[in-house]
Amino acid sequence: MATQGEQRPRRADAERNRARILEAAATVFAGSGIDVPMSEVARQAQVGIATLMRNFPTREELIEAVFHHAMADYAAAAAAATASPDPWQGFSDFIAYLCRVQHENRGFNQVLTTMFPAAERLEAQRQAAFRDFVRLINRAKAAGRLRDDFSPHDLPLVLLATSGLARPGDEALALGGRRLLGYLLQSFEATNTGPLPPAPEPRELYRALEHTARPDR
Amino acid sequence: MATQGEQRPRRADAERNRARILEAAATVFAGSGIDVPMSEVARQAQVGIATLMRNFPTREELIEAVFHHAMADYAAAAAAATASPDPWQGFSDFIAYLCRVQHENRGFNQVLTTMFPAAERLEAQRQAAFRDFVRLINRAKAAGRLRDDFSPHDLPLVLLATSGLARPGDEALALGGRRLLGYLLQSFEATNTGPLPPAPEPRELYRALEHTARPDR
DNA sequence: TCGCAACTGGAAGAGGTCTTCCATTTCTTG
DNA sequence: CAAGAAATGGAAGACCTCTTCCAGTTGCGA
Repeated sequence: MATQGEQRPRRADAERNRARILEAAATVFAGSGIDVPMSEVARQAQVGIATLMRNFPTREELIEAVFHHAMADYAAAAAAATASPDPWQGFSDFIAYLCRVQHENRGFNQVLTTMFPAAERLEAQRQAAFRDFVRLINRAKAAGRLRDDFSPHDLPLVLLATSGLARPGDEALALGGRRLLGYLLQSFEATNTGPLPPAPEPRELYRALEHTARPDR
Repeated sequence: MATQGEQRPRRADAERNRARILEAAATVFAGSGIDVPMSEVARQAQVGIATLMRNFPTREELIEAVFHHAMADYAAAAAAATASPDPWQGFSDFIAYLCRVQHENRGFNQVLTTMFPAAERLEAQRQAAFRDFVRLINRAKAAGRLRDDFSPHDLPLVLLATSGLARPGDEALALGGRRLLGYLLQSFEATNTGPLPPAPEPRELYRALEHTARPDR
C-alpha cells in the first residue's frame, strides 16, 4: 500500500499461501465448525502451523477472513428478499435460505448465531442484512401477511432454534430443520393473534451471543 | 449382593465419596454442561481423580448416574401432564416444563437432546416419558386442540430448537426461549391447518442424536 | 547473478485432559 | 488392637492444542 515508509508488497508465494489457508479454512470450518484445531486447517492448506499463525494470529481473525464473504452473501440475500414484489414470499424465502446455509455450513451456522464484536467487517455486513430485514418485515406487515407483534429481534431466536438441527451431511436433521421452520413460519403469519411472551431486551440478547474464547461460557 | 463368593459390601468411606462425586457432578454439569474436565468434578467433590475414575470409568457412566434421576422426573412430568383433565393445558405445561429445565440445567439440556444407547436406565426413563407423551398428544388431538399432523417425533425438534437458547444464568436467553416456545405452541394449535414439510424418519433422527465421544461429530 | 529481506515450518515449550500406577492410608473384622 | 483388604490420590505418562523460536529456504530487486 502506498504510504509513507512504503512497505514492500507481499511476496507472491506468501499471497498464494494465504489464499490456500483461506480456502482450506473455508472447507474445514464448513464441515467441522469453527473450533477445529488450527493444525487441521494448516494440514489442509499444506502450510506449517507457524505460517498459518503468522497470517492469522487469532482464530477470530481467520473466522472473519473466511466468513465475511458469506456474510456479504447473507446481506445480499436479505436485500433481494426485501426487494421481492411479494414481501411475505420474500420473508419466507429468506428464512428458508438461512436454514439451508446453516445446514450446509457448520461454521457459518455458528457465525450466524454468534457475535464477533472485534470482527468489524463481518459485523458491518450482519448489520446491513439486519437493516434490510427490518424493511422486509415492515413490508410484510403492511401487506397483512406477517403478524404485527413479530419483532426483528426474533431473527436470532429463529437462527438459534434452527441452529440445533444444522449439521452438514445429516439428512434427517435437515428434514427436521425444515419441518421446524414450517411450524415457525405458520406461527409468524398474521392469522395468529394469540399473545406472545415478551421478547428479551435486544442489547442483552446480543451480548449473550458474543463470542468468547471458551465455548462453554 | 448375595451371590456365590459374596463380595464384601463397600466401605462406608467409599460410599460417602461416591455420593459426593455424584453431588459434585450434578452441580458442575448443571452449570457448565457435560463436557467439563473430570478434574473439575473431582475438585468439587474433594476426591482424587483416580477415585472419580474408579467409581465412574467413563464420562457416560457418570452422566447416567447423575441424570437418570432427572430423567425420572422428566418421565413423572410427562405422566402428570398426560393425566391432566385438560389435555391441551397438560401439553402446554409439559413443553413449558421442558424449556424451564433445559434453561436451569445445562447438562440436562444436553442430555435431553442426546441419546446415550449404552445408558440403559436413562434411556428407559426417556422412553417411558415418550410413551406418555404419545398418549398426551392423542388426547390433545381428540380434544380438538392440537393439530392433527403434529407428530410425537416433533418433540426432539422442539427440544433442539429451545436447546440453543438454554444457558443457565442468562435471563435474556431465557426470555428468548420462552418467546420461541410461545411461537411454537401457537403453531401446534389445531387452528393451524397449513401443510408442513415432512418429518424425518424417527430412527434416522434418533441415530443422529446419539452421543459420540467427539462433540463436533 | 547475488545480496538480503521476507518467508517458511518443524519442533520445543507450555498448558490442558485423561489414564493408570503404586506407595500410603483407612476401614473393617476377628 | 492388629492384620489385611479396600480404598485413596498425587503424579507420571500419553496425547492434544496453541505459541513462538530460529535455522534454513525462497523470492525479489538491483
